[in-house]
Amino acid sequence: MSRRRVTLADLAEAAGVSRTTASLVMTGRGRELRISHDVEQRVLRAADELGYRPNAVSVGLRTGTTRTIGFVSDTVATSHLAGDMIKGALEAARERGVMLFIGESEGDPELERGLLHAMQDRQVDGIILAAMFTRTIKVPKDIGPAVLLNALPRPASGLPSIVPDEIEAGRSAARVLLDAGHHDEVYVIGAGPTLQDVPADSVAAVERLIGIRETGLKIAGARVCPDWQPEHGLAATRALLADHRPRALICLNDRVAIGAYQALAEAGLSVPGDVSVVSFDDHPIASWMWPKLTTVALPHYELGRKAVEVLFAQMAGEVEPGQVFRVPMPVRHRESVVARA
Amino acid sequence: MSRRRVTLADLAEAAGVSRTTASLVMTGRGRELRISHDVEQRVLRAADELGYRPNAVSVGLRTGTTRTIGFVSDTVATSHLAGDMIKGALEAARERGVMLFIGESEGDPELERGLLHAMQDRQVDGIILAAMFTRTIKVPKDIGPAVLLNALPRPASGLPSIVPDEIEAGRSAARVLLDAGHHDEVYVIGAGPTLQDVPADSVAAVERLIGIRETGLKIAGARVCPDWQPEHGLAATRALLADHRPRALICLNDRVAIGAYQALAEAGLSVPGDVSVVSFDDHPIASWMWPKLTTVALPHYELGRKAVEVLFAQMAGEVEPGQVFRVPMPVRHRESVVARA
DNA sequence: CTGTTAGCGCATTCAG
DNA sequence: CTGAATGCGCTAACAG
Repeated sequence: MSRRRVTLADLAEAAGVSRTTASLVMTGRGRELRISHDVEQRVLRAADELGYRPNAVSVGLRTGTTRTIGFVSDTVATSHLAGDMIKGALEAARERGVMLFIGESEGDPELERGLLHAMQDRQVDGIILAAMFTRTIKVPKDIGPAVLLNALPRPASGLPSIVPDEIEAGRSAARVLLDAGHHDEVYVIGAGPTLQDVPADSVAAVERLIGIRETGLKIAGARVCPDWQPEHGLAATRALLADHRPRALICLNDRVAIGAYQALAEAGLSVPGDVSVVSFDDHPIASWMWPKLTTVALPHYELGRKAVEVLFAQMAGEVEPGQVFRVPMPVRHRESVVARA
Repeated sequence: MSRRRVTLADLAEAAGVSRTTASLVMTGRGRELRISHDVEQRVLRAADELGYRPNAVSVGLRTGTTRTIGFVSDTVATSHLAGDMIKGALEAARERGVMLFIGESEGDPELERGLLHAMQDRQVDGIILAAMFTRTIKVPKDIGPAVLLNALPRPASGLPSIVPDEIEAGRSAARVLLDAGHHDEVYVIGAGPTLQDVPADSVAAVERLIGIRETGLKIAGARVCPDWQPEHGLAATRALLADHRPRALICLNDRVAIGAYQALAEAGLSVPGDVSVVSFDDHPIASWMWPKLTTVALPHYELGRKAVEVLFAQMAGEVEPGQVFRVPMPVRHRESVVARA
């Protein structure tokens, strides 16, 4: 018994007014055009009884605006926590009565073009172009209103960017150790000691290192990992332990830290009793490890939120061309760092 | 210099034909209506040069079909791997030239209604109603073409369901142990031994238990967890080890297994040397643990894929009312099970 | 204060 | 084989 959708014409007829009047009332412009209170109530009541809801497709065609935005990312599969970016965007969108199209390009420019087109053809009001790992991207031409999420444009494109504040995160991590009284025998696992010793294309690595070094914390040494995976963290830490005796480790992300924990355990070293560990990302496992890992969180949820906020601000002309927004990375103090006398 | 979108009228003019002709050619119906090859080529060329792409909003209004489907789930935040369901749906949708709206209801029925409306107002062709943990859900009325993903309707609604085959997964887990020669001292962590001893609302728990018991594997004992979190797995396994000496553990999911690993390590027991461990879910961490965890995978990606396949099959009238599709859960053989003499 | 008219971009009868 | 006319559902000038 599912009924045909009720249209504005149905509403108008039921309320005994013209379509224009019905439209005016429904769009809330009845007041200013001084439509009689009486008529207004009649229309509102009829709308309620009939369960009238405007056909958004028609409105979109007519007004050119669809209250819909597109979210296209390269990959979400590898980094499961990145889903929180979508969640943040989703909520911010919902608060504005906007829906989200999502698409994944798998890093394939051809596919990306296709997705962008499919969205533009559906008249999205704007686009969020997201990367799952912070990096630079080439912005497609004619993309229309858009923001870059977790990415910087190269070459410059005038689009605003939202990125985690990795440099400040580096400082935060170092400060956690400094505040705990760690001044010596602090080693970095995952990259360093120079800014050249980093995994390929990792802006996170270089910015985190920069931040760490800015605090003046003395780095006793570092081990690069070709990739930030647990086994590499394990190998790097094992290698380090072969001829050094760290009192603290800064792991460049949580997966590396998993490996470090394992290597430490193998060497009979306890965390944080013998060695304090700080890390980055706040991957869900960070709070599943024993002891729970103190880490500087990637603010995925906030990033996603900010992206839609900036997108709308931009459409309202409130943002500078090329402006970049850095979202703070909060420290999650847990159990892997202990104060040294 | 971003140009106005080129419309069908522009195309027609450029090709020197009527809008009708242009439309016919572009929709591929030129052939059957015997439009001259010459004219056809002219239109096609013009379309290519102008970069003509039909305005999907207009097509949607005109035809009533938008090549868009809605994906609304309760929560994706807690279970990060569930993002793979979206990924599967996304790819299957893309293969069909369909876009996906996504929305999260946070389990709030009011919010869910709102999302559903927002999607229906945008004339989606169908809806995927997803749950992040397999469970039963009440299907909203007037939902239109829809499928249930990772959920069963209660009461019955006639909608098709896609769920993981948890019972067979239970059998698989038990068989892994049986095949490895485990016949005694096998304990279950997370639920059991009866079907009443399960975390609230967990269909996975009861179905996994059913499957395990069907194989005839002798269960020496079991420990329930109020919730499948690492700390509960840890506590349950500690309690078990206080007065039992297991040779194998079936953990009801990977997070529980993390806790079990820890408890085993504390007790000086090695995996798999002293104790074999099988689990469920194939959470990303399963392959980060040492030794790598053998587990029966939740086929999130496949579930998402299947959902859009079934949705389309259903719209084509190819599925029985209320039909339920069980997606196999594959065993990931890794390093936590060893053969017993 | 309200109704008439037009048109967003497209697909589709119906005549030539 | 092709063009003129219609309408999807809605908003917005413009009159009354």
